[in-house]
Amino acid sequence: MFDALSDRHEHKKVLPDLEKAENGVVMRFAPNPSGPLHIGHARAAALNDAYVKQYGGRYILRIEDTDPKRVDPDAYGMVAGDLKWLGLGITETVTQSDRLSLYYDLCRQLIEKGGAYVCTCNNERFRELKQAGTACPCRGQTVAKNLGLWQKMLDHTFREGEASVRIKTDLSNPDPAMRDFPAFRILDLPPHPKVKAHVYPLMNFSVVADDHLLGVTHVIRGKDHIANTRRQRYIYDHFGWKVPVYRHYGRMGIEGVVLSTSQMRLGINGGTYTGWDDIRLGTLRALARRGISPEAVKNAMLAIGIGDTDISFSWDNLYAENRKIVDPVANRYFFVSDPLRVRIEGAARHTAHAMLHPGDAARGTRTLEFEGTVLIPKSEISEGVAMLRLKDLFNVRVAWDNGTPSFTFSGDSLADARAARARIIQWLPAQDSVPCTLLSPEGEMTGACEPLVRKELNNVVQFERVGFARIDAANASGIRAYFTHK
RNA sequence: GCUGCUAUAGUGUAGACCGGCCAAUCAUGCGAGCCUCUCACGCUCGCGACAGGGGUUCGAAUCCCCUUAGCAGCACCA
Repeated sequence: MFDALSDRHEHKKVLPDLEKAENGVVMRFAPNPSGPLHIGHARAAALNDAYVKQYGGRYILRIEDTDPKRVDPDAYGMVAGDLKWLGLGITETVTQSDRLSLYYDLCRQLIEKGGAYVCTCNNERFRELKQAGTACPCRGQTVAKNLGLWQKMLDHTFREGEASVRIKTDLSNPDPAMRDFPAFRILDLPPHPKVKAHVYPLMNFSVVADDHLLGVTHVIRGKDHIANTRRQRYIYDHFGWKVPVYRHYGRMGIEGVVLSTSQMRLGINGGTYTGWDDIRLGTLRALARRGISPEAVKNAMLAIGIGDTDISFSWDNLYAENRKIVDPVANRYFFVSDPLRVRIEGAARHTAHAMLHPGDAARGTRTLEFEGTVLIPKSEISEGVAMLRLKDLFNVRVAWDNGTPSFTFSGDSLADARAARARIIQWLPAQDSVPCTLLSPEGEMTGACEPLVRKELNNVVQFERVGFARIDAANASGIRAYFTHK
C-alpha cells in the first residue's frame, strides 16, 4: 500500500500534466463487451493507466453492457484476458448490468427533481419537434405523472418503443443533438445475457451515474465523445454533482489491419480469418501472436499521447518500441528461406559454434555440424557472386559455368572474407534442419530453420538477417513462426 | 447543411495557456560511416516541419481574423 503511494514519484513524466490531479486521481477504462480489445482500445486503456500511475489513485475497469444488442457473452472473458495481457494497474472492476437498480433509483430521483420526464411520443414526431426546438407534449407533465409513467415502464406496461425517459436540457441549444436527449429506453429483445431486464439506461445516463458513484475524477476518451460530454453536463447539473475533468484525444487512423468488430466476426464465421488472433486483425491477441509485447504497445500509446489532433498510427514506431524490448532477449537462429541444397567440395567436417545472442556470450552457443552439404537461401545466389561466407563456419568460393554455380571450400579466415567483401550468410546443415514456415500479414515464406528452434515455442527469436519472429507452433511436420518485424 | 474541434519534418511528439531563451525538441524513418562473423543491437554524422494569407507587436510556431484542409457529433449505440 505504501509502496503504491511512494511509487507515484518514481515514474518519469511522459504525459502532460492533468489539472486537479495533484492529490491523486480516479480514472476508468470503459469498454463495451462486444469483442476482444484492439489497438484503439489500448490507447484509452494505456493512457488512463499511465495517469493513474503518475498521480496515484484508483483505476476502474467498467464493463459497459447496457445494450444487449451489442453484448457478446464471450467478450467478458476476452476483455479480461486482453487487459491482463496488457498488464494494467486495474484496481477494481464493475459491470453495468449488475447495477441497473442503481440507475433506476437515480432516474426516479431525477424525475422528482424535474430534470427528466417520460416521453411517449413516437420517434419521428419527437425528432421533428426537436429540430424545431419545440417542447414535446410530455415535457410539461407533472412529476407525479412522470413517476407514474416511469413505473409503467418498469413494470413493462409499456412495450419497446412506447416510452422513454428524456433529460430536460435546453431546447434552444444551437446543437439539436443536445436537446432533451434520451436516458432510458425499453427493449423487449434480445434478452440480456447476464440479467433479466427490459428497461435499459442509455450510455449518457449510466456513465454519469457511475462516474459519480465511483468517484471518477478524470476522464480521458476519444473526441467522438465530445458531444456526449456536453450532454452529460446537463445530468451533472440537474443532480448538482461535481463534473470530472475531461480530455478528448483525436482520432487515430490505423492502416493495414481490420479493426471493426462486426467485420472481424463476419470474417471469422466465414472462414476468412482463423480466429480473433488472426494476424491480419488489429486485436491485441493478434499482436501478441505476432510477438509484439504489451510493453511495446503501452509505450507506443504513451508516445502518441492525448493530443486532440487526428493522427495516423505508425507501425514503424510500434515496431521500434518492440525491438527495444525484444532484441536483448531474443535468441538468434538461422532461418533459410527458399533453400538451395548445395554440396561444398573440398571441405572437411566442421563444427560451427554460433552465439545464441551476440551481446550475451553467457547464454552460450548452438552448434551446427557441417558434413558436406548445406542449405542456403536461394536469394543469395546470383551470377556474379564469387565468394560467400557461411556465418560462423567458413568461406566458400562460387564458380559459374554457364549460369550453374559450383561451390568449393575457400578457407576459414574471416579476415579473408572481409577483404573480399563476401556476404556473410545464414545456412543450415542439410542433414539437420527443420521445415519452417514464416508467416506475415503480407504472405508466407517457406524454408527451414535450426532444430533448436523447437525449444523456443511461444518465444520471440531473431532469425539472423531476416528479422524477429514468434514461434507459434512446433510439431512433427515442422515449425510455424510469425514474422514480428525486422 | 448545422454544432464544434484541430492544423509543427514521411510518421509520432515537445514548444503554444504566460510572444523574445525556437534559424524549433525528442523518437521513429531515411541516407552515409564506424562497430560487428546478422540486413539486429550500439555509436557518429547528415536529411527533413511551424497549412496559406492578412493583422497586432520593437519582436509571432506561440495572440487575433480570413481561407483551405482534416476530423467528430447531429442514434431510443458505446
